[in-house]
Amino acid sequence: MIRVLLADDEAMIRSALAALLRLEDDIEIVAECADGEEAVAEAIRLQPDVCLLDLEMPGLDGVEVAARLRRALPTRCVVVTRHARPGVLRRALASGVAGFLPKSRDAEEVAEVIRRVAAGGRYVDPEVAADALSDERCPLTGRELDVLRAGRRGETTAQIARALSLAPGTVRNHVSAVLGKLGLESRQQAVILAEERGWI
Amino acid sequence: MIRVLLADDEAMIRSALAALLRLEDDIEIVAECADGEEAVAEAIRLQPDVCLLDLEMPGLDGVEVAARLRRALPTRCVVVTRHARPGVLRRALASGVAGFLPKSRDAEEVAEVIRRVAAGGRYVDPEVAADALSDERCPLTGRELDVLRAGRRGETTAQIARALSLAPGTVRNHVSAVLGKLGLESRQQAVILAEERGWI
DNA sequence: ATAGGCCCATGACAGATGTCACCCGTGCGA
DNA sequence: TCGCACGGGTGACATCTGTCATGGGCCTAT
Repeated sequence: MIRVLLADDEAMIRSALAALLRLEDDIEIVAECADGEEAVAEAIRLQPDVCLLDLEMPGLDGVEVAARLRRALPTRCVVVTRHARPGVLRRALASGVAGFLPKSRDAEEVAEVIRRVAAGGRYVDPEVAADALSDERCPLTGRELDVLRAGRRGETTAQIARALSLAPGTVRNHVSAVLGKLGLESRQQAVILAEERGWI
Repeated sequence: MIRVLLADDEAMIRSALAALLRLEDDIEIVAECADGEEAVAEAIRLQPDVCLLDLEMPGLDGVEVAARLRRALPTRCVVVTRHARPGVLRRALASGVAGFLPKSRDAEEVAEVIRRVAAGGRYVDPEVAADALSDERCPLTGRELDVLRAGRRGETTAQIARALSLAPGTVRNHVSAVLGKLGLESRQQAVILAEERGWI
């Protein structure tokens, strides 16, 4: 029996997946969690064989949960995501995730991936993997990414500067570098692009 | 037997819901569609009793599909959405949608809502309905919303002005009015808020 | 009719944003 | 050791963005 923990902030997909997986003879759902913190706590308490984690969750996201669990448990993690970008996959693999599956795949495949991962294997969606190989690495530096992250919600440069303890001019300079590298015209466009590519 | 058409661009949730609904004795899934255009075409061809439509789909969204079907068929529509904002509910009800359910509800409730709607009833998620009653209408004018829509992806004011055939100054003026009404500091913040509230 | 209320449009002004040239410290190869 | 490429930081400058005062068109109530 493979003991599985399920975490997704959207109740509809969480409960639907749970119901489907319960139909499988060799899989047992031991917990259903609505956010990352809960998933970490329950995983430590219940020691499941596999954790199926949504990437987009409030607070701790799926990759962060996997990173924390790796340091504490032998549990193997599968991350499921709506936007399967190469950058996200890289981040996931670096955090020790054993399986990576976009939500554009059928629910039927989930059970199969869980079995493979429980058996010690790895599974990465072939389509995403191909993308990740063809597309090059993020061209932005750490500080540049910090600036974009701090400006995610349309914050003003002054607010970003305060948040990072920088002079406003420095923030503007980083932004300028980003726009030059990406060929864009405004900080907001850069934020949107970076989010789409999974860089932030 | 209730004949149901299912439309959601995310294969995982679409197939999971389909599998769950197939377990119900009185429900038959007659079509699974991945976008709005396909949903309209299949609904006209198959004449299902109920259409279960995701709101967020590329091309035609769930409410637009419902609006088109209302003019062509006696089918009753249920709209399911990730972000259940009062503005969206209003838009949905105005388009003749018979059921409205956020994805934060359990998948088990979907079958129940389908039955109720097929029987001629209406169903609106109580929590969203309460929000819609308590919260006031969008304070922005049509042109102001146009400007926000045209600036959704971080476009520059010059680009927005060209897109709407306006002088740049006019665009800035609309933006200024929006920021005043909403108490914000940048156009991008306004775009984010308007998206969250379902105004655009 | 007309006065008042809107939504929309516009241009002049001030402040925020992005560009540029420059400096500092670090790590790497010649 | 030196040169130098690179990430990071900074302030002056030009451009873009948001503010404000203003005017026109269209409704509605008086």
